[in-house]
Amino acid sequence: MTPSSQLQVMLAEENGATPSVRVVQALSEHGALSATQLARITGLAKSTISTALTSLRASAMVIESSAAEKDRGAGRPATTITLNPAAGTCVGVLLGGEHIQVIVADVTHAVISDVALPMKTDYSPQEAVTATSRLIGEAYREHRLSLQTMLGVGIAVAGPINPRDGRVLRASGVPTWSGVNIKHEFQRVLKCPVIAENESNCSAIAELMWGAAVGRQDFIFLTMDLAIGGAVVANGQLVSGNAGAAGEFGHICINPDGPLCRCGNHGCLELYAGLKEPLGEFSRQFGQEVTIDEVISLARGGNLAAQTMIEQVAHVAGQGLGIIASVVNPGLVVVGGRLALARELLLAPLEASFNRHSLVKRSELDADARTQVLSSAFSGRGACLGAVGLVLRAGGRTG
Amino acid sequence: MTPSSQLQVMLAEENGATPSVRVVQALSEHGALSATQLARITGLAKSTISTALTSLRASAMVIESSAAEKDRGAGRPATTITLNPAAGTCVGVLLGGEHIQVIVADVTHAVISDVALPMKTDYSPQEAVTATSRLIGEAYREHRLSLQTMLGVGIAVAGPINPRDGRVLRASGVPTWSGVNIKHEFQRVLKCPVIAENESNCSAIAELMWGAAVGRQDFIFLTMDLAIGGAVVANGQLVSGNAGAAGEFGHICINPDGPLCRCGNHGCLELYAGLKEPLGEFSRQFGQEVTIDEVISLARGGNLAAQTMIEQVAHVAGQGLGIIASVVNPGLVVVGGRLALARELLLAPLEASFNRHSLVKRSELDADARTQVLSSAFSGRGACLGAVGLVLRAGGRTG
DNA sequence: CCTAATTTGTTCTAGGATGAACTTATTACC
DNA sequence: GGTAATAAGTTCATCCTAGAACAAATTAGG
Repeated sequence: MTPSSQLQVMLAEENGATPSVRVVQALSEHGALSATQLARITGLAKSTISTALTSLRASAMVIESSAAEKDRGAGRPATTITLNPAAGTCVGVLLGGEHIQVIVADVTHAVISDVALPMKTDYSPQEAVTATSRLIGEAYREHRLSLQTMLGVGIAVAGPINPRDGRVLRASGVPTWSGVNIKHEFQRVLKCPVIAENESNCSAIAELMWGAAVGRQDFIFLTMDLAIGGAVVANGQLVSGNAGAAGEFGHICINPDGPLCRCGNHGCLELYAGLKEPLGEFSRQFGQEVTIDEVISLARGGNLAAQTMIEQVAHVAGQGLGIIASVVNPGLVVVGGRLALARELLLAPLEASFNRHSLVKRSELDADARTQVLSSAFSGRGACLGAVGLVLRAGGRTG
Repeated sequence: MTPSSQLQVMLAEENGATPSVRVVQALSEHGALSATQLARITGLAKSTISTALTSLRASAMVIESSAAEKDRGAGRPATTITLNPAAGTCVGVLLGGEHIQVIVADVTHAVISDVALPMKTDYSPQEAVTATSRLIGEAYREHRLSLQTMLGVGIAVAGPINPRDGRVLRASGVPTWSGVNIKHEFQRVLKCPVIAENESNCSAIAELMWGAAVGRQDFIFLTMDLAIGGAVVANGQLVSGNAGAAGEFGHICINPDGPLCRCGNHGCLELYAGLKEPLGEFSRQFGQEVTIDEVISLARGGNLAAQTMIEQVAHVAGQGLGIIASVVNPGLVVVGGRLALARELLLAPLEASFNRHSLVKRSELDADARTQVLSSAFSGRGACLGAVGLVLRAGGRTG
């Protein structure tokens, strides 16, 4: 059996919890591991790992890594195993508001190609399928890869997806997309396994697999950008909610008498913690259009107005985190979105405000019961990498 | 093997997912079932159920029920199986603010004894152990039960419990309890398996096993009483959070400039949706101390002030639900606490307000994507019944 | 009244996972 | 340098579960 066909079989399986799949997942998440480490991580018996590895070795899915580690301590040295980069390629697609991004990666999630195509606003699902298909074809041709190696395509979608039927929520922002089953639409043209998931959930998966949340069971992802969004992971699983609308942190109401939000309610968190308004205001005062990255640079350079702007959104976001923590009490908050690139400039005031608005104060908690706040490990392409992760994790919700 | 020893073995097992345990759980949750129904519910194969049942029958854990059902349709009639009420007894304990409640039930969760003992406020853990031990002893003696049949004791605790070490959160209301490991303290004296869990989580477990949330994977429990609390169930599992402080809905901040709450923050939901303040105010105007039950009766009888009071807390609680739904988007909200006894008087305005404060409006959703709101199925003793449920579910977090 | 259809429940076998025992490879120490 | 200690990885008997075939008990219909 060829490596790619083996993973394709694994992807196709209903029950994604076979030892081989779990070994592949663990390797994908941790890079290089020994058989013993694999046993500890997956919770399977050494013997089970052993048999799984012989089969995976036989089909060239994994290889023995040459990484000779520093062996401190006695005992037989471990042979490290890694995924075989030649085992196949995964595609991650981000259907953004005004562009489509396509990442091609090998099974070790090393990025082979990362391209983006600007789209006109409110592009239709049909246009998205065509554009994506073209981008994927071009990427494979440019890097002389065979489409035969493509194991699957993960798609990150801006709006909520109903976890039961896989369709975009009727009430999601863009009417042309409402009710569309992304998986079906893309699968028809791409002719390979497709997994669609909410954009923020993809970001969370990227953090969970390779980022700031590796090994964590309970954390939230918070997007801070022009808009505010997020995702919730509890007990090691994504919380999608009943209609796929969990993690919509931007639309937490923090002021019932506040201004009207695009969602139809009043005083949503996004209106105060999203950068759309403040950035517009800043641009007007500055005399020219300013991007988020530029604001961060200005703040770093000592510009008081820029610093104040970041501090203000951090303050409100911290209030939001306090509210979220009262509901799910996460052990970790990973902050993503373009504003996360401000690092400490954002995190310091954010954490301070979060602590002020927390039910249980940091000082009253044991170290391991405190909620950590970290920046995303990825700069801007977390969601699309997460879409790649969907393929590797596969067997999640494939409805 | 005697039935009780068998369940005790099952309780002691690390992995609580053996077919026998799952059959017992399913029977506990559904009452009487046929082997085929058990296979469907547990997801196990018919053959597995068959072998599990022969073993459970041999040890008298289950019996064949005489309930001859209406057989519509062809085919061999099913023999219904139920748990054997003589298989053992379970104890549920509620450590309340001013009383301790003890329920003794058989494995079918039929209540044999339900007693309560008033305690002075701020009673110590030691006093609690002594009182509980006495109450249990008395209950067993009174009903001529042998303590040998006692399979385990579940304990519902008012404050958050750290899921990692099982200790009461340092920052929980009462200082005498902070840091205490309830499981250990009680186990030392009671000499049988003890499982401790947060009170609201117990209520949620009761709803999940036998109440309004049977078969649900994603729901929240909302306590409406003098105080506001709750619990979160996502992907079929309780969400305890990092420090056990998930589901603290009462301390969601809905007004940063609001009055000081006992938790140290400002403008918590509890200050507006809890009945403590409004009830005191009502009592003053009414000229005498009024209980929650009396307010409900008055409202039913047409008393406008009582009705207004319920509508007002319902309005704010609906706002809180909107916030919670933005975070976890539950498929169901079960409302408990003494105010839940007002049923439609509370639910109608609560649902209306919830819908008004929801990101996604009911009308925009397919029927199955809407969030239902229901009253608790238990009148006031849900938490203590849930503690009984802890014993039956056992194998959850026994840390 | 007999046969086909239907559904329940049991038996048997094959495939997987586990834990114990064993082999292999290295360090530590006398 | 040799032996003990330590840790990694493999092999094998055992146990568990799923799926298929089979046996059992009932209804529908000619």
